[in-house]
Amino acid sequence: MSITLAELKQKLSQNHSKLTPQRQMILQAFLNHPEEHLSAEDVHQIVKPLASDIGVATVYRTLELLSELKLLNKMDFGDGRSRYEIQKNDESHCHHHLICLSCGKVKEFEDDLLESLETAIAKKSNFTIVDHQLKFYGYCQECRKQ
Amino acid sequence: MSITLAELKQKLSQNHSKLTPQRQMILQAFLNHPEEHLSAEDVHQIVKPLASDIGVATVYRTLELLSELKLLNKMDFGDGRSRYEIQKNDESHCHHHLICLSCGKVKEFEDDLLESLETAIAKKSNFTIVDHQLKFYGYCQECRKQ
DNA sequence: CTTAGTGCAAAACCTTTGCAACTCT
DNA sequence: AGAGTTGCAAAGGTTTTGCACTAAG
Repeated sequence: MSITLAELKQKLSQNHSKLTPQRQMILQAFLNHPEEHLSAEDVHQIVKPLASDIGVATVYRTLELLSELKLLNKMDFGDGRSRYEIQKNDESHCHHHLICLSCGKVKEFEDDLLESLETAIAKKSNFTIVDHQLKFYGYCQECRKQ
Repeated sequence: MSITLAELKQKLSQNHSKLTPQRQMILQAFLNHPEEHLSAEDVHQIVKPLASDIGVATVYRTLELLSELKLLNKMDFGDGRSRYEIQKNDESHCHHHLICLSCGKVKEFEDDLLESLETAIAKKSNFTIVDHQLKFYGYCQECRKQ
């Protein structure tokens, strides 16, 4: 279910943006690292061996762009840098994040129970909700053993 | 239900920390600005007129300390700086944040429906959950009118 | 050929840290 | 007195920006 090159190109041109090798490579980095939450620096490290002179600025600009195009999700786990994950298009139900306070690992959790809560809250608060983010902090199984 | 000076002093001394005028003033800033989510710079601006030579470093160190003592909650609304809110001690049920994507305003929302979701997720995922954070992004009533 | 994108280095931010002077307890 | 705190300035880390050059449509 990965996004195809044609789809990427189309999304970009809708935005008056061009398909460059750098952008392709950066998106590919996420496809090659599923379930990970890459920072700009992570992405830069992954991509540098393939294009040694790619600049950090390009990475930042591309991450911003792909987030605007909803191909990536920008998120924050409180470690002082933004992290990104690929936006799966079959996202009929959403996923949340379980963050281990000891080792920092981030685990994904699938769920659709939040939907009803969201509509209830939207109604009560007079807010038009378009997105949400739910994070749980705690201790993972491995860390608890120690 | 505000925290008293004696309570603050006690909490501090439990932590081998001292009660200084700076710390008092910073906590007071939050008591004077309920329902707001102040950044370090906000706090510095509030406090500077009262103690012109208070340094930013002290503000940062105090915010960190008060968060450790659970008197403040540190949070992130994606605007590139940490924000803090006072931790009410009658927090039997939790509150979430509705963030307007247009004007940036943050509205609080009381709720306890998440409790059951949390225990369900903890069980399924084998994670010991100690805290959570739920944010909704959307458009507030005022911005929708425009 | 026109418009957009890139790399580089500098700058802009927010936050942390080292240190000498100071102040609570 | 002694441990902890402060202010300052410098340093750290992440992200943004200006600009000349290059490449995509």
